Parts: sequence; C-alpha cells; structure tokens
Amino acid sequence: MSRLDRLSDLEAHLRARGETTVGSLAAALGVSERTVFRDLAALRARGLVMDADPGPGGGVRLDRGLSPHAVQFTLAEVVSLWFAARLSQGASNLPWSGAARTGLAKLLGSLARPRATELHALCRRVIVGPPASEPVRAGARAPERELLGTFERAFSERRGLGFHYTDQQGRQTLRRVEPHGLLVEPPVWYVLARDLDKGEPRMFRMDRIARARLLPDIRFHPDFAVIDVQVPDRERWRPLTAA
Amino acid sequence: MSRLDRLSDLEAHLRARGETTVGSLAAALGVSERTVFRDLAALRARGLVMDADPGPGGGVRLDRGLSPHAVQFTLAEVVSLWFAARLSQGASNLPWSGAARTGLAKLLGSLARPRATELHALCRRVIVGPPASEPVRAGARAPERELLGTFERAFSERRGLGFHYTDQQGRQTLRRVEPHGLLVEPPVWYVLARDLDKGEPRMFRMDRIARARLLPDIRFHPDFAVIDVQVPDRERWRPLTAA
DNA sequence: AAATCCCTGACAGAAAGTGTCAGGAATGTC
DNA sequence: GACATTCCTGACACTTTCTGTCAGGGATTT
Repeated sequence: MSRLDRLSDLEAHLRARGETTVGSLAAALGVSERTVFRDLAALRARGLVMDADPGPGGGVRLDRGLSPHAVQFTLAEVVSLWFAARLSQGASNLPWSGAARTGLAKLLGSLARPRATELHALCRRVIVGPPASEPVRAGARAPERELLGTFERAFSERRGLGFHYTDQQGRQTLRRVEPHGLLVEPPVWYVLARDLDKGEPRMFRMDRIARARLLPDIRFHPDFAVIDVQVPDRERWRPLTAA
Repeated sequence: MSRLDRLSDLEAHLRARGETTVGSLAAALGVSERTVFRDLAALRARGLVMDADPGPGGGVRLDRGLSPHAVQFTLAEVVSLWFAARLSQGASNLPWSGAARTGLAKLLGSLARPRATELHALCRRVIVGPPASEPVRAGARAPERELLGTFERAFSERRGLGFHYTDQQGRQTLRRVEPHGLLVEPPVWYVLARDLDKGEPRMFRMDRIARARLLPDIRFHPDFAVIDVQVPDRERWRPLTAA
C-alpha cells in the first residue's frame, strides 16, 4: 500500500469514526504510530482541520463542517489574483511562489469548464513585462476599469474594437482593431492589436484610448493562436495568426 | 515540492485546461515527462477518468463530472496569494485590485475559522515595503523556503528562534530572538525581532541567517499585539508589546 | 504519582521516486 | 509511404523520501 493510498485511507478512517487514538489508527493501517503522526501532519498541511486531545479518553477527531465548502469566484476575482501572483513573481522572487502556482492552478480548476477555458485564454493574453521607464511612466494613468472590461469582453467574445486614439504627436484618430493581448509595464498598459484599416499589428497605450466600444459586425476566427511569451521583446512582438 | 503536492497540482492543471500535452505538463510541473506519465497513472488509479489521444493535436483530457470536486487551499497557498496581491498592489496600481480584495476575502472565508485567524495573524506580521536600494540589493538572495518555514512555525507557535548571524562586518554570532514580523523590501527580507540576550529590538537580514531552529523552551505571551503598518519607517519601527 | 495520550527530533536502513535511455503503437501531415 | 507528433511502457542506476526504532517532552485524567 503506497503512502498515497494510505493517506486517503487515513482520511476515510477519520471521517468514519468519531474519535480514535493514534494507536488504533496505526494498527488499522498497518504502520507504526510514528508514521501515523507523520501522515496526520500531512493531512493537516493539506488543509484538514482536526482536534487532538491528550490524556486518557483523548484522541484525534476530524473537525467536520470546517471541511471544504466549495468557493465560487467571479471571473474578475480569479483574473486579479492570477495577475497579482504573476506580477509579483516577476517583480521579485517570492518565497511562497510555488504555493502561489498551485493555488492559482486550484483557482482555475474551481471554475466551470467553459469559464475556465475562457479565463485561461484571457490570462495567456496578458503579458507582464518589466516596469516602464521613467519618461514613459510620467503622466501615465492606470486604465479605467470600464475600459478594461470592454477589452475583456472583446477577448472572450472575439469581437473587434473601435476607439478614439491620441498618438504621441497629439493627433486624434479613429481606430478599428482586432485585440490580441495586453502588455503591462507597470503602471503603463498597452493593447496589442491588429489595426484593421492599416492591416498591421500595433501597440496602443491604454491611457490614450477613449470611447472604446465593441464592433458588432466584426468577429475573429473562433480559435486563433495565442501569444505564449513571458516577458515580451517589444521589437520582436509578433501578432497572432489565425489557425 | 513533494509528490503529494505535485499530484494535486497536476489534477488542478487538468481541471483548468481543457486538453494538454504531457510535455507542457512536465514543463509546468518542473519534472520529466516520464514522471508526468507516472503521475497520470497514479491519478487514474485514484479514480480520475481521462481520455488520451495520440498523434498531432492530441493530448490528455480529464473527463469531468466523474469525480467529486471541492476546492481546498492549503495555508501556504492562501498566504502566497494574499501576499502576491498585497505586494503587487503596493508596487503598481492594478486595475482589478477591487476584485482582488473580494477574492481574497472569499479565500479567507474558505478556510476554517481557527486557521483563518491564524492566517490573519501571520499575514499581519508580513510587511511589504518599497524595493531595496541598489547597494543593499546587490548580492542579496531570496530566503530559502526552509528558513521561511521555520519562521512561519515560530510565528504560529509563538516560539523563540536561534540562529547564526553574520553581521555587516562579517562577525558571526549566535542569536536567540523572539520573532515579531517580516519586512520585505524586494528582494531583501528582514526579520523584525527582539534579541533575547541584548533585550533590544533588532532587524536581521534573512540572507545572513544560517542554521535557524526553534527554541523549545521559549514561548511568547499567547496574544501580544501585532504590527499594523503598511509601509514601515525603518527608523521608527517599534517592537511588539505584550498585551 | 502514575498512566494515558499527543507530539517531536534524530538516525540508519528500507522503500519509493526520478531521470535517462530505449522502444512500441496510434494518429495526423506531407 | 515516410515522417513527425503524441501517448505509453520497461529497465536501470541514482537520489530522495519514507519508515521504524528509540528517546524524550508536555498535557490531561485517574
């Protein structure tokens, strides 16, 4: 019997019986008491809550009801957590980064299938780069939540976007784009997109975008390839290609 | 990462993504493909049903709905997520920060009551400051996970700590401290603690600490006050006081 | 005081896990 | 048909982890 099986067996024993001593558990599982203690520690590390009373009449008891009620997260919540972990992982090497990864994986797994794939696609479209340089950073504002929600919808529904853009020279133009991803160089945000009128991939700074709205008549290919880079090279960024 | 953790991580990955190749899973988990196959076999043995298609475009896919599923986070996972959100919130203004807060609240809510308070206490002991200055940053390493685990235990069990410390002049001394909190100035970590022999509060850089272990005979007052600052002023840091 | 029970540390031998290499079978592409 | 891709298994040396034993501490009840 492998350790893995024994652990679930131990958990089953704890759930079944109200309270037992480590000695009886050891006998039931066919291992030494020391090993049972180690296994109990492993179960505790995995989140099981249990009380343990010393002395005669004491024993180990699983705290039922404190066990996992499923948590339902909204899409935005998962995105934000995912994003925070990703960002902080890039910014500094965190000690708990391994746990962050597994936690995020669980977070993704907790979502229902269609939302999970949707979210996964969205996550892979957000690229976190190094912080922006000082001159760029100056005067930049964080993107409005509303604007970001529009992009979110454009991604998940695969629809085109129209907006007013003010370029570096202050010229204002009307753009129609196919949004492919977001690039974050804190605190500056860029939209990676294909300009539908010029037919070329472009980067748009989000704080220069105004009045964004979905284009009802333009839809992308249902499953085109997705960017798969960690830290982008701004010169060599390549647009998505339809599958 | 133990095999146990990796298996649940693998399961979460399978639940999150629709279909993946063994190669990408191996990369995500940091192990060889052979090991992934072994882990997949273990999950199948535990009752998970999955389809596997050979050939280009193929992959492994979990047959959902065939196994009970509850999201259960470990303490370390919640800490890391909380911490990541906190850190990234301080570093740059995130667009989804509101959602991050509510998501974290749910995360905390998913934990059992006693663990939630324990976690809350632990979280409040970690202070995230501005990044370290260049001279300090140079040569600093991130703290080992093992060392951090020792501090985690010292906090939650309220026990004293002993370690070897190398100060700025290179002198090595043996210290006995009462750890009060952690200060993070990425990527440098400090331990805020009271030196039990000198009777004064001190800051210890974590990369200069070696051979840390719990002092079995020293325990703190069961509920002493907790630091409650966001960004510390290094000059005016005050030690915890017993309640 | 004594007994019972939970819990931890240390250590050596035992067991399991892991990567590398080799190879087989099914599927899709050119 | 040749080739690439992908799932999957076996074998073997090497490494890591696990396990039992021993020792001891602390809490609780009798």
